[in-house]
Amino acid sequence: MPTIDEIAKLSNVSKTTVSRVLNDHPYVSEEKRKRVLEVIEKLDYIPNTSARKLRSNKTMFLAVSVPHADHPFFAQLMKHMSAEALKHQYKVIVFQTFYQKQNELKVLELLKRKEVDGVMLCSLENEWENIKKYLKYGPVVLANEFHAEADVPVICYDEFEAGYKGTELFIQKGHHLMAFCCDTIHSKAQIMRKEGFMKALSDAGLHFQEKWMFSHAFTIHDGFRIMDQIHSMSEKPTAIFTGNDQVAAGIIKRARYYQYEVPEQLAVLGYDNQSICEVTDPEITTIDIPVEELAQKAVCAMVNLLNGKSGLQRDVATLSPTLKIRQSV
Amino acid sequence: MPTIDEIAKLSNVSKTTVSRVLNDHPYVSEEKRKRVLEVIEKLDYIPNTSARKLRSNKTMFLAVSVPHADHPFFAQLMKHMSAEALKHQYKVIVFQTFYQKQNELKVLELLKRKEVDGVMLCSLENEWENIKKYLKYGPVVLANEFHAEADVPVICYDEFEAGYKGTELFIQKGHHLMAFCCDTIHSKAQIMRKEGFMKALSDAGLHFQEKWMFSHAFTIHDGFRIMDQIHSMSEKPTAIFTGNDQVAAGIIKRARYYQYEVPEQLAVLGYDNQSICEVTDPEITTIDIPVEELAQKAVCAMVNLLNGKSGLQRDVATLSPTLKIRQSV
DNA sequence: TTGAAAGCGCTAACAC
DNA sequence: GTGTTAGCGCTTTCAA
Repeated sequence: MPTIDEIAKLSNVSKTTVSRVLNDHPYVSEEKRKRVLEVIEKLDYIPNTSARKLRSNKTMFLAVSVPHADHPFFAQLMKHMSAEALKHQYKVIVFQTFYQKQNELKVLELLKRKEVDGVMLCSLENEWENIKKYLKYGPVVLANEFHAEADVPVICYDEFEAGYKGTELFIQKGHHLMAFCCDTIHSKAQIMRKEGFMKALSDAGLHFQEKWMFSHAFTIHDGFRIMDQIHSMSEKPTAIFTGNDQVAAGIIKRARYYQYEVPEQLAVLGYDNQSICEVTDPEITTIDIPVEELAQKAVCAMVNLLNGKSGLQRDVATLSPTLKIRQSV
Repeated sequence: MPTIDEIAKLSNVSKTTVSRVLNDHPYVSEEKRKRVLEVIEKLDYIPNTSARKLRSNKTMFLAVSVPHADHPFFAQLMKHMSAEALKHQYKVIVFQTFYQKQNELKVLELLKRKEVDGVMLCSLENEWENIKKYLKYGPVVLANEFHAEADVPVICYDEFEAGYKGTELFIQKGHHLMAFCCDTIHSKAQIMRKEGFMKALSDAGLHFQEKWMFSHAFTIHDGFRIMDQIHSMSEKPTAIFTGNDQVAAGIIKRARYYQYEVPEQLAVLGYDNQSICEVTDPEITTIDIPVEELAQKAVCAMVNLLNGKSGLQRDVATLSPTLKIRQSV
């Protein structure tokens, strides 16, 4: 591979001049510029990125951490973040936490090592206290997940509203025995969603039974498991807020297997509005959330931080979820 | 951020010694090693990765190109590749082609710029001729996709066998009017799959009708579209090889809507064995492919190439698909 | 408008 | 065992 020195030598100029041409700086005579460009073309020269990075102290890389890259919601988030980042010349590194605290800290280590310019956390495994320590090494943005004290940009959904709206729909349809699923119990986003759920219940004079709280609900198989549990209960809920379309699909499938009428005997509300909602029978009524917008806002917040257009400080952007009515509620 | 110089100064040694400690080289007295480690600990020092990269001419990054990061199959592939790469100290950069030739070339440019050490192509948009030009800049591995002339490691499924086995199953069940879906027509993997399909037909003395060939089949919505087309035909197939579980799910859903009995009037075979197969009604009979094994083999092939344990040459590893019988065939 | 030279932070010959 | 020194390839003062 040719270096800038060779280009300089062959075009009879200094490497400063070559660098100027490369970076579109002014003050290069047309003649030299042309000569340099010709040599570059001829030698098929491309500047070495590692050298540029060392020199500029910028990597143009962003790390994105998600629990699993193949969970439909996170896969979608990755897709849009990666595409948006590229528009701003940033490349995205996937990091999976697999729900392990320690893996999340490894992502943050990348910041310290200057392997990436910023980190976007799409889930949260550690106490904020432990994450905070890394803020001095570079910007962090919270996307999808929420935290009450995080002194960084937070781009999230109005989980309270989602919880409230969904539950309201159940109530409208005459339900008053409601179950609730969450993925990880310590997620602040989940907690707010549950608060919305609880508020809707209490506003309607209903109250919640703790035995109908199901955790670790991520996948279709979790949906199967939860429905098995419900089926074995002596007192059963008639509506379930799943927090995730995969779980909803699993519950519906298994409920039909057990001969439940859905939504009459068991109403099931999804979350995310993934395309799977359209293939189950009945189709899944769900909560549509603006994933693409979330991804774009999060990346833009990060880019602004990196360009010094904004300082690292708390800044919560809340996106609105909307109900998508189909058949399962 | 402290640099190696500061560590050297504060521990009263040369930076060479610090570097030796950092890289676990021998020939450092226990006493100095201890002193250096203490200073490192105290200053919370971490070596700057950009500098190391420039010096070593290695980035420890791998680029993975997929059409879309949120297609379930590719998301799964990403997940496993990323996890496997990490075991070997490599980080993965996601690159989406969105089925554009030019985006695929951008991934290969990364190799030229020394932004990544290797590129793993999981789909193929360009003629091999155009990709070949980049091989001189670094190793390329083909995973999931196949190419007859590619002079690089190719890790793929036996698509011919998958096509043959699936079609054989249809025939066993008494079908002789068969349709076939593919995603992109120019994919060699798809072509081999179709060859297996055709061979099974001809071995049974059947023959294929071109009007039952459907292309651009990726998603649930494509499944809807294809089923609409089938429904509007005067002569209809009784079995369809979809090449993808999402498409199968869409077809089944829409077929039920049109009151077809599945599999009696229309047998539907999926591909990939994703969890969506278990929530449709009927459940999807599909072809199970070893995604995780594919991902691991591909990454290992790449790592061997990078470690000089093997040279860049044609080396085809073919993994076997197996039928997963459920209800839709 | 141009170029010489310094230096980003690190590793590895080489000499002692 | 240890340190001096020369770069890796680039950008950016600074002086001309």
